[in-house]
Amino acid sequence: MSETDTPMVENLEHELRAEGVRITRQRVAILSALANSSDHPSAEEVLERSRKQDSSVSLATVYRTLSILEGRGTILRNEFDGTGARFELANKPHHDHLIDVDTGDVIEFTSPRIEELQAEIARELGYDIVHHRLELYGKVRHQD
Amino acid sequence: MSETDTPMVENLEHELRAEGVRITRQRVAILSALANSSDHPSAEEVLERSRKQDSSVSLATVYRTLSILEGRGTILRNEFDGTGARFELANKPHHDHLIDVDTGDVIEFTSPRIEELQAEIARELGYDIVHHRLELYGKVRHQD
DNA sequence: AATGCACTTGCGAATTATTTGCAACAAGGT
DNA sequence: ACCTTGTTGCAAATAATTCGCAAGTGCATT
Repeated sequence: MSETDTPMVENLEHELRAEGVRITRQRVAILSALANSSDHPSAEEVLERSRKQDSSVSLATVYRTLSILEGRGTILRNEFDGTGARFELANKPHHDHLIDVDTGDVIEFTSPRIEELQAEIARELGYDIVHHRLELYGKVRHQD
Repeated sequence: MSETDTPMVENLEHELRAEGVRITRQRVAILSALANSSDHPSAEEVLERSRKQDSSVSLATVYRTLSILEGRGTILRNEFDGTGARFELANKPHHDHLIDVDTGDVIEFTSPRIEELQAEIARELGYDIVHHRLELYGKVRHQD
């Protein structure tokens, strides 16, 4: 637990440690990279950002750590159209994504109404929703 | 144009030919495989099914053909959680998918209400929707 | 029906994204 | 500080898909 950790990173460390996850230098660097990102970085980007804090981090460890974090519900894995998974911390309210197909920009949004309808549909079909993916792919209106 | 083609396959052949797409033995076999499938086969599965009609079809050709068909809007490419793209003909009404996380079964459903809400959300964010992806992952509901 | 050319194909090698085996290393309870 | 067990970096292994190239083939034209 380095004194350079932000409060958010320290919180994550405590939570994980409480669940028996060992806190290593590399994991702290990866958590920091995620905590300091407001976008949706790929594994490769998480690697780059992590290395600014700890240059010893390897891509394999990034993947292994992201996998653990995803399993614990600490982060969310998105697979938008095209290539590669993109990650984000899960410690914010649930939201879905609108992807700008021209720029790749990702906009987060929520729709309680849609969430309700999804649950209703699943119920009618005899299912309970475990999770869902809603992605809108769009272009800026009236422009080119 | 073989006399063993089903009407649906012949239609597809005509449409594609009209757009300048050459109709080869392999492409007919692939179209047939898709036309005879009511599920969502992977590229590998499309290969297997196509080979029943024309054993010379290769995986590379399956991928190349699926890519062309997707570009023409003839088929839809789905990327459900986990691995690999899964395909289906686009000549049926729009629908979304509910995936049974235990069995992998895919159930199709529609919700005009959700579609409206999506368009509305995109509009509020200043976008026009190009396409969207809505997938519900669920488990069969049961009372404990 | 024969011809020609551009498009297509099969094959294997190349890519891309991610995972894994293994020996060295380090976290954290004692 | 010690020890046990989980973790790491590296390189090699996978999995899914794409690509280069020489041989083959649609199909518009004759």
